[in-house]
Amino acid sequence: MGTVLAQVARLMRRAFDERAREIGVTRPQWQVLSVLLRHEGIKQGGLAEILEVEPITAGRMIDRMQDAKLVERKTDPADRRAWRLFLTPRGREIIDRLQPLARETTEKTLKGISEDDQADLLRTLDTMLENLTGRPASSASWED
Amino acid sequence: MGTVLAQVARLMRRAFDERAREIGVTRPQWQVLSVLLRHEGIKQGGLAEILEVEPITAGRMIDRMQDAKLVERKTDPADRRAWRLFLTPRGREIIDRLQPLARETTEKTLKGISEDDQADLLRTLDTMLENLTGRPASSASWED
DNA sequence: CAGGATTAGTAGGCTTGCTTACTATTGACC
DNA sequence: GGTCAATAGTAAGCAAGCCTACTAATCCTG
Repeated sequence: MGTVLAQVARLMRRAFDERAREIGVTRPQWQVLSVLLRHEGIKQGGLAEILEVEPITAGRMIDRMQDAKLVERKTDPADRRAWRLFLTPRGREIIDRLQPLARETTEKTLKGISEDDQADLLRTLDTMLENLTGRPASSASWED
Repeated sequence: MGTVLAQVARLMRRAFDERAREIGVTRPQWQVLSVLLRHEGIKQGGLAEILEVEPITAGRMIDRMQDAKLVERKTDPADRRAWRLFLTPRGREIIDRLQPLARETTEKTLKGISEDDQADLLRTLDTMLENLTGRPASSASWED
């Protein structure tokens, strides 16, 4: 069971990886761009929290994405320790091109599954989330 | 939707990671040990295929696990290019200690979900697998 | 206001995963 | 039997994730 779930997750990840690579970013970088589209000016810590990775992981990703001119760090006028993150024009252009690919890939994966079954799936997954976190699961989504 | 699924998968992965670390291995190493328990004498390529990783990834993992005295490489008498993989006594002891932790963690995750709902979940995931691979999904599991 | 605890981020070093490029061996076909 | 493609594995180099340990700044509390 855990195996099937992991497998589906891995294959979806791989499908998104392939689409992302067509555009010239990695999937994690894509996720960063998605978060920034909705939360421009966020600090690195906030980004890390949304992505559920460690701050150092987010920081290193931002290093590379800044080199690639996808995002920009600006100093926080209110806190000299912190960085505020912004999309560059290039980053904005790339996220625009990625969005239709996300929709496509999700549709392909869910083809032939009724809306009811999709809702059931989501409900069961939420229960599992609660079991794993010990907290209520919101299903709040920031991606697509 | 993809997000929730990825999140459940990630949290399960993390739960297994934690249990594995108590014992002193990583989760991917645990998976290697599980495969070897059922397929001792397998070649590296076969291991890589079961784990669905690239041969080089499996090879590097075996390097480290051999250093840690968890597995052993023996030459294949019929093919001088290939390695046959075996558990060491230490590897066997560790996989014995891991197995109950796997069962525990799976049970915790599925708590409060009826057998019917679990079956529905599995069926929907299989459909997604077929959509992603273009091939029928077997749900054949080697883990636990 | 001084001092200690908390917070934001980075440094180093590890594992796992990938792609691409390579060596060595095997096997198949003329 | 000789050549050439396929197969088994490794090397180099990158991204992303982690943990532990650190610096610098901020905040809280006396």
